[in-house]
Amino acid sequence: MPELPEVETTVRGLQDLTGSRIERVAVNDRRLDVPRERLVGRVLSRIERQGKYIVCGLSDGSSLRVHLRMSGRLVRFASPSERKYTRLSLLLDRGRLDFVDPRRLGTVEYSQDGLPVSVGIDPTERAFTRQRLGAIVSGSRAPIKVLLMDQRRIAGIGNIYAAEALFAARIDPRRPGKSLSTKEIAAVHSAVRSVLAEAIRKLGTTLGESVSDYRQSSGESGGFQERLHVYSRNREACHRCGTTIDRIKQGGRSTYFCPGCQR
DNA sequence: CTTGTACCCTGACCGC
DNA sequence: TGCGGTCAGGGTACAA
Repeated sequence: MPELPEVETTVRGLQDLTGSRIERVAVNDRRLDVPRERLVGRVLSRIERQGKYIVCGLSDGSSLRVHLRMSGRLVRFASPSERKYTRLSLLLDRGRLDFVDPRRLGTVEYSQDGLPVSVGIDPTERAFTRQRLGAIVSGSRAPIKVLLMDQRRIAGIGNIYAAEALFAARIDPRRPGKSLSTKEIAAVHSAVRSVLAEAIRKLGTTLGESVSDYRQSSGESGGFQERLHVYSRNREACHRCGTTIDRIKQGGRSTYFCPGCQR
C-alpha cells in the first residue's frame, strides 16, 4: 500500500509527537517483537522516513523502525473500525500512536544502535541526479520497472509510482535498463521526481474505502488517485492516446502501461 | 551475480 | 448465502 509519498505524508503528520514520552506499550500481535521495557520512559526524539521505513529515534540513541508493507498505517488514535486491527499502541504523555495493520504483513523492529536502515538512494534527494540513475539503469539488463522498484538501489518507489513515472516518461516498463539512451534516462529521472513530488503534494494515493487502504495519520484520504494514468486502469483508454491500457506481470507484480505511447 | 517463484496474511470482490 | 478463485500500495527466502 504505502510508497514513498504515503510514508512521507504519514511522517509529516506525526511530527508534533516528537518530544513525547512513552508511558506504556501495548503489543497485540505475536509476530511483532517489541521490547516494551526498553521503550517505556524513552522520549521520541525524532520521527523520520528512510525509504519506505518510518523511523522513530528514541532519547537513548536507539530507534523503532516501522515498515507498513501492504496494509499498515500509523494513526493518532485508532477509530472503532480500526480497533480490531491495531497491532501495537504507544501510549504517550501527550497523545498516542496506533499501528493498524489488517493483513499483518507490517514489521516493527527495535534497533539498539539506532543506525540508519540499509536502503538505496532516496529519489527525492539532491544526490539523486540523472547521472546517478544512469549508473543504476545502465548496469543491468533487468526491466526498467523492476530496477525502479529495487529498494537496495532506489528507496521508496513502489508499484503505483513506478508505473506512473514510466507512463510520464513514455518508456515501456519491459525495456532492459541497459537499453535506455541518455535522453530516455533523463526523461525517467525527471518523471520520477515530478510524479513523487506531485503525489506528496496530493498527500498520497487512496485507492479504496476498505480498512486496508491507505489514509493519512489523521484518517483523511490522499488525493493522487485522481491523477493516475495507468495504475489500476486495466482495459481503460489511455488519457494521452486512447489506446487500451494493458496489464502484465513483472517480478510477480502487476504492471500497468499504455502499449500505444510507452516505447 | 541474475531471474523467477512461493510465501507471509487478511479482506474484498467476482462468477457460479 | 456459500464456495472457490483472483487480486492487493511489500519484501524475503529460496531455487535455478
